Amino acid sequence: MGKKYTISDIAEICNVSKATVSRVINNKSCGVGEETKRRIQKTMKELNYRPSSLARSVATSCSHMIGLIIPDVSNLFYPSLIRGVSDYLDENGYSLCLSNSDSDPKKEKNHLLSMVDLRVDGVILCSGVSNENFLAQYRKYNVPIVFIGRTFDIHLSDGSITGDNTKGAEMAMKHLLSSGNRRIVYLDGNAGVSGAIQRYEGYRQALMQAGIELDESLVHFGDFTIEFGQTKLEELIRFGVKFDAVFAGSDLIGIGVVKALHAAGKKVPDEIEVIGFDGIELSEIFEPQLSTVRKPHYDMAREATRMLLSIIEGTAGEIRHISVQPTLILRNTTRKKPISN
Amino acid sequence: MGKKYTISDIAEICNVSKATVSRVINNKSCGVGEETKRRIQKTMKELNYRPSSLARSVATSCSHMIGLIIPDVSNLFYPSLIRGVSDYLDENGYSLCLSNSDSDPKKEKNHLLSMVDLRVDGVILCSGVSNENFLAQYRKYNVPIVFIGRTFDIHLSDGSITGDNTKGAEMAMKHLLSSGNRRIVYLDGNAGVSGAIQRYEGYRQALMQAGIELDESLVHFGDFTIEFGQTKLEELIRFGVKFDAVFAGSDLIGIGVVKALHAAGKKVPDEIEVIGFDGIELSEIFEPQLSTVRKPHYDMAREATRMLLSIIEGTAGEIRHISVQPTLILRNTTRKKPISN
DNA sequence: TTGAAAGCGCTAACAT
DNA sequence: ATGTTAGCGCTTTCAA
Repeated sequence: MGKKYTISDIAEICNVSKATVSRVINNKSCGVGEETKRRIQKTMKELNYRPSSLARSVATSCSHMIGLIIPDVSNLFYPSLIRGVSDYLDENGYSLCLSNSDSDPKKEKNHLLSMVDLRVDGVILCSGVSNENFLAQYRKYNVPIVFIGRTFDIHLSDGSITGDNTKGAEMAMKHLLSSGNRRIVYLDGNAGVSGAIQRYEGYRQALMQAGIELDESLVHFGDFTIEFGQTKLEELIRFGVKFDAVFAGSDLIGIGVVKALHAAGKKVPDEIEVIGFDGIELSEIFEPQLSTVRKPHYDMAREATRMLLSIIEGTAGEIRHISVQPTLILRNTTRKKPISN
Repeated sequence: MGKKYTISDIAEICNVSKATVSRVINNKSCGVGEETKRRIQKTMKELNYRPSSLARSVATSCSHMIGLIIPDVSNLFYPSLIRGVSDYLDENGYSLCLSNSDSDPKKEKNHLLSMVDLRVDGVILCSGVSNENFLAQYRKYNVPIVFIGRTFDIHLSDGSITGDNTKGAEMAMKHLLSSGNRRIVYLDGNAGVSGAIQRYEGYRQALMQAGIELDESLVHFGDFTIEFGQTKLEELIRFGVKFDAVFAGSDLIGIGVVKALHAAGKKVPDEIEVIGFDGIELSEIFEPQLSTVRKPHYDMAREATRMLLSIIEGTAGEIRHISVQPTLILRNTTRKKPISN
C-alpha cells in the first residue's frame, strides 16, 4: 500500500508496452484499441497511478510551469494580480511557481535564475528592479518573459503590459485642478521606478497646462507604503507647508495621507482633497473611500499571462507591448461628482 | 547563442565524464581535483549552463518543490500566511507552487492531485474543505501534508497548526461581557468549518459562565467576508433586533459590521462595541482600528513549513499538532483599555 | 493497433 | 580522482 507505481508497472500488469500506456495517458486519438484502452485506464485508476509531470517534462522539455516573480505577496497591491495569473494558468493547465523579490535586484536575479533551473516554460516579472544589463543577459536563457507594470527597453522582454501612468496622473491632476486646487502635493514611491517617473511627467504637464509653476517643495519620493504617505504628510504639516490637495502615486500612500490628515484634524475632502493611484481593493474598503486612478490589475495580469502562453505555444499575434488606459474613480476623498461626459 | 547546454556538453567540452561534472554541480566535497573543478566551473559559467532541476528531480525522486493550497490569494487573510511559507522555503532552497481552491472541494481535490503529479515533496493545505474521505484516500499517495487553520482527524495529516479558536472567542466574549454588554451578536463564516465551530463553542461557554442564556436570534453564519458582516448587520438593524456588541468570527466580517453600524449612524464603540478575529493587517489599517483576537499567521505559516520540511527530511521531532494561543488586541472598536494583569 | 529501442538531463553505485 | 554503467519515469520515432 502506498507504493508508487510507474508507467512500467502499469504496462507490465496490463501486458502491454510502455508506449501503449503512454498513449492512453496522453489519450492520443488514434493508436489504441478500445478494449486495451479501457483495461489500462481501469488499472491506472485502481492503483491510483498518477503519471509524473516531472518525468514527462524532461522527456518533452516542456514543464507546464510558469514562474511569477513579484515584490511581495503580502503587499496589498499584488494579490489580485497573482489571482489573475493563477486563474488564467489554471484554465490552461499550467502550474504556478511564485516567489518574492522584495524589490531587491539580487533576490530578483536569483529567483529569475531559479526559474530557469526549474525549466519553467515562461516567467512573468512584476515591477522588476533588475538592471537592464542583467535582463539582457537573461534573454540568453531563452525563457519567454513578460513584464507587468514596469517599462523596460522593449527588447528585454517578449511582451509587457503597463498602465498609462502619465495619462492617469494627468487625469487625477486635472480633476484636482478643476476644482480649484492650486497647491497640490505630489507623493510617490521610488523615484527611479518607471511608474513614478511617468506619473511625475503627468503631474508636471497638468500643472504646466494650468499655468502653475511647479513647486519642488510639494513633491516627494519615498516608497509605496502607508507609512511613507503618513509620515511625509505629517512632516509637511509640521513644517507648515501650505497645500490644498494631494495626489499620491499609490493608494497605500494615499491612505497614509488621509490618516495623517485625520490625525491633524483636517477634514477630507472638505479642506483637503486626495486622490490615490492603482485602485486596489483597500481603496474601496477604507473609510473614507479613496478617490483613485484605477488600473484593472486582475485583467492586466490575465492578459499578460495570455500573452506569455501564446508566445510559448507559438500562437502569438502581434501587439505585445500594451499600455492600458486607467480610469478616474471619484469617491469620498474628493468633493466633486464625476464630470458628466 | 541561446543553445541549451546539458551536462553531456559540459563533460565533452571539458574532456571529463558526466559523473565528474555532476560532482562539481553538487559540489561533492571529495572526489574532484582542484584543477578539474575550476575548469568545469569556468566553462559552466561561460556557457551560462544551468543544471535542470527537473532532471535532477526525476533522478533523485525529490523535487524540492512544495505545494501550497489556499482558498484565495486575493482574500486579505492569506497573503501574510503565504509569505511565511514562501520565506521559510526560500531560506531552505525549496520552490513554491501555489494554487487557489476557492474553498471548493472539487477544485481542492484537483489541485491536491496536481501536486502529486508535480511530485512536490510535500503540501501545505490551508483551511481545507475536502471531505475526510478524500483526505484519507490522499494519504495513499504518500505525499507529506500539513494543515494550517483547520482541524481534521489527526491521522489525515502529518502535522497541523491552528489557533485556539475556542479560547480566542472566550477571550473576546469575556472582554465584551466585562464591559457590561449582555446582548452580543455573533457572526461567523461557514458554519461547518472547524474554526467557526470552535468559536461558537467559546461564545456559548462565555455566555454560560456569565449566566446569560444564548439567544439564537443573535447568532448567524455566512461567509468570511466584509459583505456578509455588512449585510447581515444591516438586516439585524432593519429587523429591530436589539444588541449592544458584536463578536465577529473574522476581521473581514468585523469590518463589514463597523461599516453597517456607521451607515446606520451608530457610534462605534460608544454605542456598540465590536471585536473581530484573526488580526489581519487590514484590522489595523482600517479606521477605526478594529479590536481583534490575533493569531500570528506569518509565524504559524513558517512553523507549518518547518514541520513539513522536517518531516520530508526525516528530522521530525514529536509534537506535530499544534494549537497556538491567540491574543486579544484592544483597539478602537472597544471602549476599555486592556485589563491589567 | 501495438512494441522495441533510443533518448530527455541528470544521479549514483561500482570500478579503476 | 575519474570513468562506466545503469537507472529515474516518461515520450517518441520507427517498425512490425
